[in-house]
Amino acid sequence: MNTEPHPGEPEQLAEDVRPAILAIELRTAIMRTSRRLRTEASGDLISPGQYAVLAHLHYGPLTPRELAERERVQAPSMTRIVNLLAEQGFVARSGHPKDGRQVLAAITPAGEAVLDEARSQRTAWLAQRVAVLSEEDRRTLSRAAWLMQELSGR
Amino acid sequence: MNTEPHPGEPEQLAEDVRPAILAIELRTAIMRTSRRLRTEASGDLISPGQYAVLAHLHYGPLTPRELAERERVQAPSMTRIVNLLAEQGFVARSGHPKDGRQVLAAITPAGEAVLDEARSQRTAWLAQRVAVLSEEDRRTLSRAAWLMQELSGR
DNA sequence: TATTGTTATACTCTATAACTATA
DNA sequence: TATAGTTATAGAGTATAACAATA
Repeated sequence: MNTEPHPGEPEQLAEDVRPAILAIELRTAIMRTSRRLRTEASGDLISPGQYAVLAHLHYGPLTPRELAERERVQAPSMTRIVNLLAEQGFVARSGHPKDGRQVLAAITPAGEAVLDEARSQRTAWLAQRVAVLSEEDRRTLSRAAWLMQELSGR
Repeated sequence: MNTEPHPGEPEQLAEDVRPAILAIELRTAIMRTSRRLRTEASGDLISPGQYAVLAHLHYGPLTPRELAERERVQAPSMTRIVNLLAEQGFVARSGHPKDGRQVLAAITPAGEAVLDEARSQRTAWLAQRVAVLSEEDRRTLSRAAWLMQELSGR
């Protein structure tokens, strides 16, 4: 066992950019922040999975398969998410015009409304904390957000 | 519904540091990356929850309550996690010397070993991706990791 | 009485396997 | 046969409520 005491507040050290070290720091920070975002800043309108699907459908109808691929879940999981959204009236299903096997899910006006509201709830917690940072720090986070999108494969 | 097409590859635009916009971008990037880290880079030795507990205990024994607070889960959830770790021989429970109600959980040598191995598994995926970035980008991520730790409240 | 920890139970989310309908 | 979608079922993880032991 380590003899160091439990670490308290993190200190701002000179950045260590060795990939192995950076990966540990970055992974820890991302997992910790994601949990705060999920548990404290998700609102109670719709689940994170439902939110992500509505956010995709905002740009136009998609099939369950396409949604499953974008969200990296299996098809039955997406069926369930779309079912929940359909029961609440936030998406409407329709048959694919060319391929009778396929289904198209589209966001409804009620879905757009709940997406707007959920986005506000989800953003408020983080926006408040980000607002007190310096503009330089905000630029760092903005650039980092882009880098993380790239890292996570797209 | 939006008339824009579904967005494809993200483009590197001038950073928008308005808190509300930055919060949306950052939240999206963090949630997406955290899911990749969880589903593809967690290894199969121990669950994320078990890993986090071992990482805490690396610095010394803690009570279940302290662990629950640090991990922001309820006490019964932590009982379950500690049970799983104890069954595998990765932590050992002992009575608190001063307070008979309390329990102290300590990491075992086997726990240290699995922690090491799990850390390697978890870090490898991210380290590989981070290694191909420029040093400037790695510095950005390092600084961002520190900022995210601060944002997420500690 | 209040606090620590556990047990009992239920809920959410996701997965795999099996099934139906269409291509 | 292969593909899209669904249904059935199971597993992991967490939560609340109730209980036991100690302060």
